[in-house]
Amino acid sequence: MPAEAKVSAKVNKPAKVEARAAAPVSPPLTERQEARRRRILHASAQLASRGGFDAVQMREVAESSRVALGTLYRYFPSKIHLLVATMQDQLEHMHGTLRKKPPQGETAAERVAETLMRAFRALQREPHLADAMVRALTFADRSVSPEVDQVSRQTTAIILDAMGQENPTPEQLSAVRVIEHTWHSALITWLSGRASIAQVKIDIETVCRLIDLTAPPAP
Amino acid sequence: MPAEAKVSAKVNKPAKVEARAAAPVSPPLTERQEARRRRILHASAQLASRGGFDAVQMREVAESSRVALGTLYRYFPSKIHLLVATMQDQLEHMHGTLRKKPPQGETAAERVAETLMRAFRALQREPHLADAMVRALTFADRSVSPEVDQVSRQTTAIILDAMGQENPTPEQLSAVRVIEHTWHSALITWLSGRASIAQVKIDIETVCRLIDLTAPPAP
DNA sequence: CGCTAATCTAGAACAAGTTTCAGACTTGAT
DNA sequence: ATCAAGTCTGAAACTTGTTCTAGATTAGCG
Repeated sequence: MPAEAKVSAKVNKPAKVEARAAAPVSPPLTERQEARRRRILHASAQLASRGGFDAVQMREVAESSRVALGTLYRYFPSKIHLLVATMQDQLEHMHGTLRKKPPQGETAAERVAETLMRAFRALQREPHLADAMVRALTFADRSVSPEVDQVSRQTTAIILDAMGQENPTPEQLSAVRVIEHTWHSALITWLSGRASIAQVKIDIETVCRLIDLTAPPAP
Repeated sequence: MPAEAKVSAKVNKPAKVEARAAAPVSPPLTERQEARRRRILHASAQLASRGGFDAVQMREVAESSRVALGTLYRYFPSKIHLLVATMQDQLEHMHGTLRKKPPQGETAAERVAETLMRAFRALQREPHLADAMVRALTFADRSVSPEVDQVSRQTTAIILDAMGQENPTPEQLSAVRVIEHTWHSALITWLSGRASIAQVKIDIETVCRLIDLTAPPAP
């Protein structure tokens, strides 16, 4: 029968490729495959931390992670897939870190803003990495939808955590969506040098008001 | 002396190139140059209307607009510059069109939402073109900042128009910024098939509430 | 007109993402 | 232990954005 479990399937007609994503089960990976996957993600993050999006060159990632180019493409069917997966990976870390010290704010809006600013400060420490991940995320086309969705869910979870809201109302979920939109877009304007850190802060605080606007349901 | 006026200057050390933008004066173009520029933008929009971002191939744009590849790059120093310029062009049309029939809503929030939904419907008619323009816009790096900023200003103008607000307060300007963020990001999620049209509508309406939240200054 | 600097053209060349292929290697089942 | 199916490797090829070059053209000035 098969050897190492199938990692992904490729389509051959259109232009792009279908993908298989991150940790979420699907085809269980062998130990060596898991190790390869880790090496690749590590190399990706490392290269990104230097020169950002452009510095993540597939040939270099392959070399750094001691894997053939073809193998790299079997694990991640495009550079965008790779960087989005890298982002998933980093987001998990981040969520874990954020969980440890919950925000102090009085209102939900304050807590969410505080959490996002904390995340933002983390990104500031690795601006090139942030650049690579965010650019990939917004440049992703339909073929990467599942992975991008996963990132979105993770982000939503972080925000809901900060709200401390067990059963958010539909209205609140809308507010959270808008907050995510603002978060991504504000990051982009910052990364491309069109907005200052202070401006990002203001934008985040502004949008977070929407949370208080959508009154919490009486407990 | 010079022949046709200089179109743009290039830097040669770093990676990217410096750009010169759209209509805004700077180096006055001769008639033939203006014609070339128009042909290029037209070809760009036409190719984009077919297959979106990927279909805008520089060689094809050059051929379609009957201009040498080198000349194309003299006018638009990168594919991103070209598509952002295309967006500026389309936005001007759009603003003109929108101006003609001002929105009917009672509140400023309603009018802004109505205007954005009208713009959104226009984009739906050319989803591929929208894809190319929006992807370029969010993928643009620092070298395109001036052009992207110009697009942003144009968008802001459209929103302020819809608000019918002569002297917006700083708070309202913040709200407008957040609305723009949401607008861009919502467009992206729609274009990449991760959100429905209905969802975009909800997001826009949700964020527009921020306008009413930031009370207008007593006249 | 004739000059000169700048622009335009055609085409080759280069860079990085992606695909392809033949052969060596692993894996799990028999 | 053997084998069939699936993986990995190394290298070449292909695609498309970008750069470079040599020569033909054009614009404005004296």
